[in-house]
Amino acid sequence: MGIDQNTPAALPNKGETGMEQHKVFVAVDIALFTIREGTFQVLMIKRGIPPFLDFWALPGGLIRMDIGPRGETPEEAALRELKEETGLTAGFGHLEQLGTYGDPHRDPREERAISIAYVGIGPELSDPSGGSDASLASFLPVVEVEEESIGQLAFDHYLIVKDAIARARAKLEYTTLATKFCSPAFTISELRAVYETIWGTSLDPGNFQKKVLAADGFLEDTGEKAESSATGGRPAKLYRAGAASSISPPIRRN
Amino acid sequence: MGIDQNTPAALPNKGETGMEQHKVFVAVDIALFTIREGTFQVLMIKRGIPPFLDFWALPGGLIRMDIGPRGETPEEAALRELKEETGLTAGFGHLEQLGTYGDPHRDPREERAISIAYVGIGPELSDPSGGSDASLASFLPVVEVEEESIGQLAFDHYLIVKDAIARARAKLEYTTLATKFCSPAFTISELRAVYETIWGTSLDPGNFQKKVLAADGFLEDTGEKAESSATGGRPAKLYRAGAASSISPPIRRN
DNA sequence: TTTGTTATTGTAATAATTACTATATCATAA
DNA sequence: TTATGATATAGTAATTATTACAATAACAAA
Repeated sequence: MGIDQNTPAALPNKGETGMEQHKVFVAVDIALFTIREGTFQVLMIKRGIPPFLDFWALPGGLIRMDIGPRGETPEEAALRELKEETGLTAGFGHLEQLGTYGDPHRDPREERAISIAYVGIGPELSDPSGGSDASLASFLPVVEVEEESIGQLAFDHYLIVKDAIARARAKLEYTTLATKFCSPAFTISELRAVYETIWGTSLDPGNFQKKVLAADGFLEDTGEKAESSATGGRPAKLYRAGAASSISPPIRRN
Repeated sequence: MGIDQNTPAALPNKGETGMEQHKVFVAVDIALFTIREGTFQVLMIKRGIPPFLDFWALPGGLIRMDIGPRGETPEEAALRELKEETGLTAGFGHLEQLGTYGDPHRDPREERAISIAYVGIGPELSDPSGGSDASLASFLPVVEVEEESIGQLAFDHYLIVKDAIARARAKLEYTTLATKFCSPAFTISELRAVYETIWGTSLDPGNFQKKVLAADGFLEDTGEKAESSATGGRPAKLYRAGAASSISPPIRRN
């Protein structure tokens, strides 16, 4: 909406008073998920500055207004902060807005600050490294983060990361999100492992196979086969993600 | 996110320079849906001030920082602006965040402004009236708004309202949202009419009945019966909304 | 009492899902 | 070369869910 729908007239120029009282800090945060070592993990940093010094937090920071003629987009800010704080860059397949967190007390400092949160998803990613304002960056198992008491995470990041986890789990059912956790070519078993790992359930291999193959646009046959594993067994066909973004009927959680 | 995750140290005090360059205007907008005269409608205002003077827009405005010790929440701002611009207050059953729109060019004025958009839903509401900054407030049929060319709506409100419509349509399937369009006690036919109106489809009455009654927590029998209608027929039982917020299996769109 | 109308229940045909079995295809060990 | 073990993939019968449609219930009004 517009700046002045609740003000008598047009906006005064930048730097003048009056309207400045309406401005707030706008940050972005990103919950980047992947599967590592067979477990569902989320990227977090250990804060190197106050407030919440040494607390775990999601990567993020303020949107910059000095990039481009009118500042950067929130998505650009999320990717920039991710890179600055963890060293991770692109190479992941999905970024979507989760929601905006605007409680007036979410930041203990004097100034009001809201945050636009994002969910990112990628296949096994390179190792993160600490960066600006972060003494450490690391993938943490989601189950451990969920068990944390709320006070162990900076700001309202416990709330954000819980929402992000719920979003990821829910979207597996009715979208092709699971393929974003996989490398460009993957087997149906690998895809099933994504579901099983994130949901914490086990799925019938035969029925799963039929379901995902029946879902139009979910998988595309590459014509290749996976190398046979060390443990033996018939080599699986390799697929790539198809064009569909939603699947019906959904893959259900048993 | 914290204010300073991308800055060297703690935040300077209010009014000092340096950090001010990061602040932006934060607005809220609300797409309030209802069913009137058998059609799916959305509340819009005609702008009484530039920019986009005389364009249709969603009700909304800037978050105020001078309400309460730390300013109002985004939800509070949405309800306040709704009341100021349209006269409508409470009496509607559902408010949820849609998403935040932050394109640097979404507002043509010099200052950067983002908007947190909300979706509201209510049963047939009292008539809106124009208010501050709005020369007119009116419920418009959703099908007409969808047909508008993008340039007929202020700012990026065409984009927002399209997302809001899609959200409402999608959530009918797997949530109990439809009951929010109904008065406190309603018949299954009224509920079915909500689906049919919003989806623009027709549903089998018998099968619909069985589905919604089978969905645990969707409907609660009041023990009452509706008055028999002018057109005759067996009087329907009256239900109220149950405690469930999601339904499975979903109600499908045929 | 009959007719019209809508609500609600019932039912048979069809479709989808599940649990389970069978077969295919590979590596490796006998 | 031939078993054996392992995993992928295909098949199948029982079950369950869904659909299309018919039947009945409950009212108003002619």
